[in-house]
Amino acid sequence: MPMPTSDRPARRSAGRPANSTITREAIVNVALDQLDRVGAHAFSVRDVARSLDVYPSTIYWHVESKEALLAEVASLVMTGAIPPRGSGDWKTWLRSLFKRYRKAVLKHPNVAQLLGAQLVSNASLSIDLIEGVISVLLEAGATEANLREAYNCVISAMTGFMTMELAPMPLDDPKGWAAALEGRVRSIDPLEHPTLTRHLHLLANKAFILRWQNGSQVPLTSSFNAHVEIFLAGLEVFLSQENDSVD
Amino acid sequence: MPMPTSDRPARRSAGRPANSTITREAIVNVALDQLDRVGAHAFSVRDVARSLDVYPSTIYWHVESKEALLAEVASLVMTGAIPPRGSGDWKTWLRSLFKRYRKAVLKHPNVAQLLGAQLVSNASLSIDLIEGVISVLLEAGATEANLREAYNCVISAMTGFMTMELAPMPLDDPKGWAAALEGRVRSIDPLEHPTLTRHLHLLANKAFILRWQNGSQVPLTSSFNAHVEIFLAGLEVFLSQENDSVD
DNA sequence: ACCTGAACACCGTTCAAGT
DNA sequence: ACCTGAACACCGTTCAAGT
Repeated sequence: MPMPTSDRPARRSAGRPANSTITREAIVNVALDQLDRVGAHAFSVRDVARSLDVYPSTIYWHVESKEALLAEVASLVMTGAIPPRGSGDWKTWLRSLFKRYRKAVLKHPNVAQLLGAQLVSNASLSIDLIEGVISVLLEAGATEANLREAYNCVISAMTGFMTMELAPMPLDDPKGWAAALEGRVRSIDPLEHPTLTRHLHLLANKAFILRWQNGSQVPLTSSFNAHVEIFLAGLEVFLSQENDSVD
Repeated sequence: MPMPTSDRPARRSAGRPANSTITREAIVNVALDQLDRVGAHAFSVRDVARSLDVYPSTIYWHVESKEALLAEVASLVMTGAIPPRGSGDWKTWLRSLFKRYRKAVLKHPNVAQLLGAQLVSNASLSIDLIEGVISVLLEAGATEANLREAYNCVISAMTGFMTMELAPMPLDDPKGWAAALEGRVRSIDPLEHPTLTRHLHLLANKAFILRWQNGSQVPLTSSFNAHVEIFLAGLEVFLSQENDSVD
C-alpha cells in the first residue's frame, strides 16, 4: 500500500494545505523524539515522515538532508548549555560549562553519538561557546603560543568522555551480548591478569570496556566529575608553564 | 544481472571450493581496506562481498553481523598498541600508550569512529590494556576509593580526543560545505565576538568547530600532545589528593 | 562445510506531477 | 509554495537449495 501510514484515516491531498503544520521546527522536534527512542543508528527520515503522516519527500522540501536534520537536532539539544560570562573565575566557568553540557546531553543521551563522532559538531556547537572558551582561556593566562592547544583540549574534554559513556550497545541481542560480556569479564584468568582480577569488583559494569550497559542505564557521574577536575588541574599546570617570560 | 561483479569472468559454482580463499581473516582484511577508503558511514558488507567476488550471504557464513565484522577490524588495528610493562614509571607508560594509540589509529583514521562512539570498543580493546592501565594506576598511588574514576579517565583520554579529531566531514558536497563553513567563520561579527575575531588566525581550520577539514587531512598533533600532558599533570594531582591518610 | 541465488523488509534521495 | 506518488539505487540479513 502506498500510504505513509495504514491506520491514519484522513489522507491529505496534494497542494498547499490549509493547516500548514509541517514546519521545519516540527520536523526537528519529531526527529529528536525519534532519536531518543531508536538511537542514531536506527534513525530514519522515513520514520520521521511516517510520524508526521507525510511522504518522505515532504521532509526534503523543508530540510536538505538527513545529516542536516540531525545537526539541527543536536543544536536544539545544545541550546542553553553555554554558561553566561562574568560568573566567577575561569575554573568556575569551565566547570559550569562541563556540567551544563552533561546535563543537556543526559536529557537526550543519543545525541552524544552525533556530537562526538560525526562532524555535526561543527554546525551544532555555537559561536558563543567558542567566544566564551577563548575569553576564559586568555583570562587563565593562555598566550598566542598555546591558545589553540588549550582550546582544542577544552572542546575535547567537554565532549570526549560522554561520547564514550553514552556509546550505543550492540543493537540486536542486547541480553545475550550483555550476558556474554559479563561471562567473559567474570572468567578472566587470575594468573594472567592478577591485578584486574583483584579489582574487578570495583570496575564490573562501571568502567569502560568492562561494562555491559551504557551511560544512559548506568551513569558514570563520579568518573565524569573526576575527569573534569583532572582536566582543570592539568590545564592550570599547562598554562603556567611557559609563563617564565611574562612575570 | 545476478552476478556479484560483472567484469570478473570466472564464476565460482556452489559447494565447497578447492581453493578456500574466503577465510574469516581475508574478510576482515578486505573490510579494513573498505573502511579506509569509504569510511564507517558508507561501509557495507555487500561491498566487501563484491571485493571478494562472492555473494553477500557468504560473508554471513564466516561472520555473524556487520557490527561483529567492524569490531574485528577495530581490534586488528589495535593490535600492538599496548606498550610492554616495565618501561619506566607510570607517566612514561601512559604517555607511551597514548602515543602508540595515536600512531595506530592514524594509520587507519576511520576506525576512530568505531572506537569512540560505537561500543565496538568493548570487543576491540583488549584485556591486556586493562591490566596494564590498572597496574600503572596502582603504582601511581591510586586507591580503592579512586581507581575506577582514574581508570575511566585514562580510557576516555586515550580515545576521546582522536574521536573528535578524526570525526568524518559531511559526505556529499565536501567542497561546498567546506567553503560555506570557511565563509561563516571568516564573516564572524567582530562586535559580537571580539575575542574570537582577534584570535581567529590561530584557530581557523586548526581547531574544533572552526575547521573544515578533519584530522586525517589536518592533524592536530600539537594539541593532542598538550592534551596528553594536561591529563598526566591533572591525574598526578588527582591521585595525590586523598593520600593524606597514607603517609 | 561452504557457497549460490533469491527474497524480505527496509533505506536516502530525486523528480515529475499535482494543487 | 508545498505536497503527492513513484521511482532509483541501494542496504543488512535470512534461508532454502545446491555440491
